[in-house]
Amino acid sequence: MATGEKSQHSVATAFGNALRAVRGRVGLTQEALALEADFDRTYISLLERGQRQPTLQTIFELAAHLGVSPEELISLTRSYLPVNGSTG
Amino acid sequence: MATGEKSQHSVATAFGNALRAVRGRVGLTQEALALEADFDRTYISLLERGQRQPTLQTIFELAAHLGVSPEELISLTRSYLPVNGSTG
DNA sequence: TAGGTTCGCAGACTATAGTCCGTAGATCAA
DNA sequence: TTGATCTACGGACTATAGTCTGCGAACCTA
Repeated sequence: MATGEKSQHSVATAFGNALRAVRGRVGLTQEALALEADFDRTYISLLERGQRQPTLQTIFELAAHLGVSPEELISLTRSYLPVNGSTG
Repeated sequence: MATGEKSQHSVATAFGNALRAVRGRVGLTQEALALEADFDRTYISLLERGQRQPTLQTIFELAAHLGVSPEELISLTRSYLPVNGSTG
């Protein structure tokens, strides 16, 4: 997308919150999730802190290994968005 | 994720199908969608042909400008997946 | 103290998302 | 034909997703 548009990365932040919440619920450590879903340990950390934007494939992988549907992950992400229903 | 795991990029392909379907339903050209959602014209083409993997932010942007929820876009994407309910 | 576990974080890297510019094929209307 | 519209597609680029290594803080237990 064009340069300098988004406030920051509120979508990434919201996703991070959602990911952390689900991971906690399931009872996995960042490292355990990373191992299972075949990601780097630090990448899960980056995601949860909203410092990385997952791709579609990544979303599907994470959701699968957390035992939730991608839609659920997205829906939870939206619930964490400052302005609900939009991009943020 | 680790190297050489996924069959190809069936998730991207499925998303491309979903995107094209919704865009057609809404009656937008690739270029019109690109302009509205602030993406490059050719990028929409790449997405629809499954040659690019959208990020979370991109998914939210596209959904918003197509008048559907991100969950709907994901759900439709899953319906296009070869093996439904998994990563593919 | 000491050792295990979980996580934050930084720097440097490779892979890929997303842009920009141009060309060409297909379709439709005049 | 010509011209307009829509899309596929190429190369080359910049921005960022995702990896790897390693250190340190916080917390627990002994």
